[in-house]
Amino acid sequence: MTLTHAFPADESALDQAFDRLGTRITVARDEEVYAQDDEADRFYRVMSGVVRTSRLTADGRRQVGDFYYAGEVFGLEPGPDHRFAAEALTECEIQVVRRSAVRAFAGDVEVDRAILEATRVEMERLQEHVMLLGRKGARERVAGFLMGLAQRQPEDHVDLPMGRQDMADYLGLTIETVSRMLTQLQGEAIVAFPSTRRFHIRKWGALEALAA
Amino acid sequence: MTLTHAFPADESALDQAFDRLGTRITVARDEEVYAQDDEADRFYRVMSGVVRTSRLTADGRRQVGDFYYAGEVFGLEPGPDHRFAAEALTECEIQVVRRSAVRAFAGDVEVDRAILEATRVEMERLQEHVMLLGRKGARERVAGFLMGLAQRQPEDHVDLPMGRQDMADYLGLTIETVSRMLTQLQGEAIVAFPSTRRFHIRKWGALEALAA
DNA sequence: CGGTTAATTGAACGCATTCAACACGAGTGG
DNA sequence: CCACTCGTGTTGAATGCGTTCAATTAACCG
Repeated sequence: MTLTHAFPADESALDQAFDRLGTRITVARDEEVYAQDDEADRFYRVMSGVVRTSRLTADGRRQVGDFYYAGEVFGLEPGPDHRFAAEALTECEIQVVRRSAVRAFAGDVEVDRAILEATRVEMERLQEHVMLLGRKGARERVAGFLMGLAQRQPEDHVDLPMGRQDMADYLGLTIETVSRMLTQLQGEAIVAFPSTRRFHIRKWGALEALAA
Repeated sequence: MTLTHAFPADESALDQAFDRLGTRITVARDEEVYAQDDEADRFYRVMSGVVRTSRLTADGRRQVGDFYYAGEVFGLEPGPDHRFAAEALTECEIQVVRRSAVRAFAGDVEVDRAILEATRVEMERLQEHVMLLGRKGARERVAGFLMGLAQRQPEDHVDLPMGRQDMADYLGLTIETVSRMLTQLQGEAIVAFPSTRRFHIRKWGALEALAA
């Protein structure tokens, strides 16, 4: 899996800051990058692997915030501390910079612009997530999820780095329902699963219509 | 209703830009401030009244994004155009500034910071909204909604500027379910509704526990 | 190969929706 | 003042979608 498209040719000030000031860490599968309620004083960029953010409610229910692929920035959060934890879904290489270090670098203007831009990307995802959770049925949620992954990995066969539980917790459903919807979509020949962690879209139109 | 608390003593660069460059408009009840898919080239600040943002899916389902009260900024959206429309819930006075005008004013640094800050506030709301929609039942959603309103209007009696349909579309429920939950909460003496558009919290602890 | 975890499938249940009827409130006109 | 209407909100009964609980199958790894 290459995902070279995730690194745009023109690097933003934030990307440059990562390149120059970032310390590279590797995080093992299922290890935590930062915990819920940790201080949010760093930015992170995925170099390889996939990161998942999630939040646990007091009574143990889990909501996953999003999944971050190579080239994507995470850890941008509104408050002084993280409302969502971040964990490595697969073994990950991650670049980290302290926020204060980023500020000192390259003059504030460009950096602030870049941070704002990254924050906007994050916001767009959140808006999409709200639409998904608010007014869509299980079929549509699952279809939308698969579409989203396929757009990020425009290869013929898309792999699912996350398990069913993670999908379910992202979609606000249960593993059973997710599983049922997947077999249903497969039964209608809209998608095909050669293995549980790998799929292929056979009817883009149909999937798109569902994901709407 | 005063809501003076919504205007902090120390004005941000954005607030100052509004004060100096903003043109004031008044929008009648149910009139549109901007439409879905309009170009997003302005910032807005509510002076009086309440604004609602909402998005319509292709097949007519509606999701309400949020409600904005006096002192709050809206219209900050990630992309070049609005994914959510904005409408006046009540008659509103709104200050408007072009984004380009804001940039030209006061040097980029402070303005960018202020915009970033406002964007973060918006992001926080979106995160909260995702949590609400993803892993909460109808009771909890309604309770959480009432809590949110009560926190913004720390008076004894809180009024609901929006109708049941708006609440439902914000919460991802139907009007009937919202209504049932309200009567249920009232039956348990957690809240009291002297009229349909006005309520009072009788058991903060119980409501808080539900909203968690 | 077992042994273990993850994923699928089945059946019963429950919560929210749907569809329908009724109540309430505000505004209008007799 | 009452009668009438229209919009909005509430309540009831039946349906359905997703969940829950339980059992089976598939994938992974020693």
